[in-house]
Amino acid sequence: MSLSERRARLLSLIVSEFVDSAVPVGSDALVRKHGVRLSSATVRNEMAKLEEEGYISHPHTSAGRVPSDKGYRCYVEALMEDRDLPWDAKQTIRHQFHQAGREEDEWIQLSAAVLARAVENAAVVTAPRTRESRLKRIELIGIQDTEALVVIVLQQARLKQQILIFPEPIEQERLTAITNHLNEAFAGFSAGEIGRSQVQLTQLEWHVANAVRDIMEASDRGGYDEAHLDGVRNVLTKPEFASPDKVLNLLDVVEQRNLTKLIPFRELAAEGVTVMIGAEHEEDAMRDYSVVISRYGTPGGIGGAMAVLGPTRMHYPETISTVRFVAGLLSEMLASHYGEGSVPGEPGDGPPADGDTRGKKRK
Amino acid sequence: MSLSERRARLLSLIVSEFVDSAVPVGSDALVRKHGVRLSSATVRNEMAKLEEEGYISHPHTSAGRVPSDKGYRCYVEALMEDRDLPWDAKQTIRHQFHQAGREEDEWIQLSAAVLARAVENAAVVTAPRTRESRLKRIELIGIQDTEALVVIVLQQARLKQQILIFPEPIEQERLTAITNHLNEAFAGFSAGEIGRSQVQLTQLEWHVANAVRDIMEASDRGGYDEAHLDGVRNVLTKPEFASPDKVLNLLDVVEQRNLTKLIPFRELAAEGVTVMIGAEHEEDAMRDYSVVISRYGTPGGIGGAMAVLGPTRMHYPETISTVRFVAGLLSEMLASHYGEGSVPGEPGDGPPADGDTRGKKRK
DNA sequence: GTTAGCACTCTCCATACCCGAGTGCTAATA
DNA sequence: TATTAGCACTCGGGTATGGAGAGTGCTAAC
Repeated sequence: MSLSERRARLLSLIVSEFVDSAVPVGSDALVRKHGVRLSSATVRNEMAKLEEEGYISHPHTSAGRVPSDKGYRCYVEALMEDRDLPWDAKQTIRHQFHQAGREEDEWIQLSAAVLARAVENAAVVTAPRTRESRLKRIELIGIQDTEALVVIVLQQARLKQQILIFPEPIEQERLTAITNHLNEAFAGFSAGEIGRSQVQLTQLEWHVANAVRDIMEASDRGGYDEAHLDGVRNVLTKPEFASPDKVLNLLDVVEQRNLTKLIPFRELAAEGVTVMIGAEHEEDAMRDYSVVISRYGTPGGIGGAMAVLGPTRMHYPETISTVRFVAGLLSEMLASHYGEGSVPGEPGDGPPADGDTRGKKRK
Repeated sequence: MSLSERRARLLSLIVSEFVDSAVPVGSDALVRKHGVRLSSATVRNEMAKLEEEGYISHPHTSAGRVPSDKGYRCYVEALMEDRDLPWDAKQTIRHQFHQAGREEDEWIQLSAAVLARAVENAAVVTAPRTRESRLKRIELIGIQDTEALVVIVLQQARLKQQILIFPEPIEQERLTAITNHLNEAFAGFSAGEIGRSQVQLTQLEWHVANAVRDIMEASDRGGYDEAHLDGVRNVLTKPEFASPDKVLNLLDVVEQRNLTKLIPFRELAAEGVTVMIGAEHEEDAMRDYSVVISRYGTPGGIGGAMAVLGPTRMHYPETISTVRFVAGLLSEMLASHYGEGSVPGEPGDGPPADGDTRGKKRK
């Protein structure tokens, strides 16, 4: 990153002007609108250099300059000032969160909605999960002769269900007996511990225990599948989506199936906000989009991911602060609800617990 | 409906030609492409009459004719031949259904996907529900001092959960006691019956019972909220969506929140397929769309709704047959799974149980 | 190193234009 | 009376044309 002071300042101006106006920015738009104390000719020279180095590009001769992915990256990394969200913006968000009910699923949905509205882009929030789920309780409810519904309560009040088929007819009393025995034997266990356990069990009990273990393992492995999406409309109304084929492209990205694949939820830093810009994504389909993503949740415990999706032409500073803030809020809500993270103060009243993650960005 | 034989035939041709080509159809396109044994001049005269009566309309002078909502309605009601789906189409659909697992939710999702693909439009399938849910079992699982997760199992293996707050700290043993008592008192009850019940209960037990009743009532009232949507892409690629504002309109319609409001799931006939065309919808937003909708499920018992959403220019006969067929398949799967409807034969192997609903359409 | 000046390039927009499809009318025909 | 041939008319869509404007790159002067 060998940018002279002046060139850096120009790049910064180009980015913020282009983000605001969505129009390629020309040399004397810069000197006029922003107080650049240089002539347009000088600016042009500098722009030519910036283009040579790959920070900006030309849609065609005689159009202004547009930041390239590299330009945005440099801006995010070094140029922009990573200031905190203004108080009233925070207040607005907090206010919206006060409508939250007690259902965890509702929180996720609400977070996505609030985030999408605040940054005027699309937002995705995955359901929270623990790194390794632990069994709290099993229930078996008979449905038919040879079928029962097994309900698994995991720690943190997560619920799983599946229908189980038995090789022989079985009545509710026996189901209850099995349940009691298994609850006694496995309470607090993880999937692995159930598998390794040496407890004496009948064949039927093993049948159930194996199913439980499978379900818990699946829950540990997957987890990012459930995700709430909001604000696609925001993205579609942006000027870059004037042509219908772009719209189709976005829709493919957004289609539930792909979403969790395209957004790199997995390779997500333990804390801090990560930004991925345009072609930095592995997927071709994401070439025109940027993603601002953060983990939320209690440290090392239950948590999920939260992301903003929009065109590369995005208000990065505001978006990053907003994601950080909303992730902080949701984390506090989770922590105070599950009562394990021991976050001081009331949720949403103090500053979010993000002071230390400030400015951590990826790549 | 005072249409001469000939005029009806012409209208029918106009509709099917326009549905295929998406281009306004002119008088001699009809005589040339379809074996109309009349001169284009005569056809023009007839068209003028049809237009007077409101069955077709003119985008502008010197364009061909386009069916109006009334024209489509007449076509659906009287003109089209409501033939059954060809064997191989059925076979393709059955084949896709064989991938279905045991999860009810999966079925819904799969149905939407299969339906959307088959009719090349968007499809919505709501989760099934019973008319009046009945309690099968309650479980209480302590989470914190004063909080517990109440898990309610309803008949047909439907699960509801909510976090419940108690006015005082309470341990698992007391929770279990409450559970046992309530299960004994209320097993098999509907929400109303719980409310009217005269059983002697402690204050805490009432606390729980009320919560359970509320949840069950909410489940009975709502129910169509959960819906799977698939195939929006199909709709967007249709030529009527060339302009971006149309796309936005569709997206608003499709946004999860609105969907269940805009599609008249509630006023749905007990059986048979219902068609709503364009401005027949109450909502303005739906003015350009048609919906082909059907109930599925066991007669009078558990069931949901299944709908196809597309532009008014839609292949009505095929869509109607397909909806009917897929609804029939899903109904069979539900019936054989819950074993109450006693449908003979294996699911998907016999003809679907739709012979009697043929041709029932609305308005 | 910076700046003024200028020719050049390219997009965007409006105008004009024609072509063809399709209509509606009238008069001739069976 | 119903049908048809003929014809003038209308309108949308595609294609050339021609600035206007914005912005560049280069050169020469400061």
